[in-house]
Amino acid sequence: MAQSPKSGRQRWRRRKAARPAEILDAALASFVERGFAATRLDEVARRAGVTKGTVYLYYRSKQALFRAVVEELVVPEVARAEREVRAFHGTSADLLRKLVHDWWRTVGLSRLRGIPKLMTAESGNFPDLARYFVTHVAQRARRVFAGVLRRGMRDGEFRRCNVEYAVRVLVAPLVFAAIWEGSLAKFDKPYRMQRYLDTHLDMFLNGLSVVPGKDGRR
Amino acid sequence: MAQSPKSGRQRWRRRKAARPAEILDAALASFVERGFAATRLDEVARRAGVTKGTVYLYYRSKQALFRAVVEELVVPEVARAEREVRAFHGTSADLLRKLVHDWWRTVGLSRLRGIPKLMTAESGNFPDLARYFVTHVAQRARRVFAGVLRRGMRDGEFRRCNVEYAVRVLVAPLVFAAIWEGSLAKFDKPYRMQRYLDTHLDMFLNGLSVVPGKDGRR
DNA sequence: CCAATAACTGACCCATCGGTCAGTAATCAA
DNA sequence: TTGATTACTGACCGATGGGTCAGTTATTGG
Repeated sequence: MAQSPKSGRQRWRRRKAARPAEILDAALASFVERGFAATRLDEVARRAGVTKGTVYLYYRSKQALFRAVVEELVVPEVARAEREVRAFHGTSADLLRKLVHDWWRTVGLSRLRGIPKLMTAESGNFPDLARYFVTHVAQRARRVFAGVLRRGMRDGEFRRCNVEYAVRVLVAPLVFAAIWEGSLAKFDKPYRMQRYLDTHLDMFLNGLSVVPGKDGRR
Repeated sequence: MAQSPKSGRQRWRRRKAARPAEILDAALASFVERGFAATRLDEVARRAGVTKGTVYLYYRSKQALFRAVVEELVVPEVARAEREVRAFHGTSADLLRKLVHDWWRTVGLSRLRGIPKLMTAESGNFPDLARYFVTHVAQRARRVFAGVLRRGMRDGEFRRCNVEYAVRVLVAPLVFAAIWEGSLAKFDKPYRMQRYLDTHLDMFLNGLSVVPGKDGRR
């Protein structure tokens, strides 16, 4: 990122190709940490190892930077999840377990953790971006989980229920965990995420199982 | 709130007693809508039917106003929930159902709906207030639900499990629903909250149910 | 080595907004 | 009615930070 201004060394380099990604990373980190309004573009620039002027060479405005973060960093991750599901062979319960844990690994433990918090927090100020996020990320991600639920019902592995609502109940604790971890968790009693996810999966699969008390494995 | 400046009428009234509550209501609405940083004190004042100067007669700073919102409007609601639980007689499952639906009525459908979103969004900028919220609201609210779970286990109504984690899984979809409704829901496919809550309760209580023969802990 | 090019800098502009306070007018006691 | 009190107003200030651009310096092609 930033280069140390050693004596006699050049003060900066031309790195046209690398700048956009570095600026996006810096912006994501700042937005997640402080929120959009409270983020200073000077800070984004500093994090990216450039000055504010350079940020404006690549993005027209602070808002354009926000949109680019979502389009370039978040949407691709959904596409990845869709591919993973298509490639999976096994029971639907196992697929659901894998999906939940993968989700936590690629969202909960990555720089993307703060995205749900950021999007819910700023939805009032940026309705266009919010709408884009709902259709291109939230609904698309729910569809991935819904597909697994339908698969399980078709195979007689899960009992029949309204997928529309079940998927919301399934996803809510995941998204909430991401929001919590990126915000208030540091002031709360620590807890183990794996166990939280397993408890949720346990309850949920139990609730979905054809015979209560038997969730298909174990 | 605001009085229309009809011709010849007086321009404003002295209403010392009513001002603080009206200002708090206005601040809550604005904070929830725009976030703390993006909220203009002129707007809060306008909503409360006063001018900015008056806000500063009752609250020392924007941040003090934020803290007052939490202390005066949110914390009392938790105390109310605690009383309700103590007064209840019936099965633990019924108590849980009542608690969940009551929670939605008094939080999800009220002006307090936006509080979880607000607190998670601003936790990075106001660590002191965040800590206060976690200990005086979040943990205390979880304790209410945890009490019901323990009650059910003691009576043999629920199977034994780790309350610490079960309560988190129980509460997450509720809090998330509040966040979602106050933010991105307006861009999403509409759905019926009652059915969402019932689906969650159904899954959760099913997961907690004592199953003949398979009653053990894990 | 020397232009020519353009990536990058950083000082600057100015609208915005938190916060202040001298003045004004509603209220009340006498 | 009138003077004293004080709740309230609104013009103002200073700091902040998004956005601009003339100038600087790394890079490249000849």
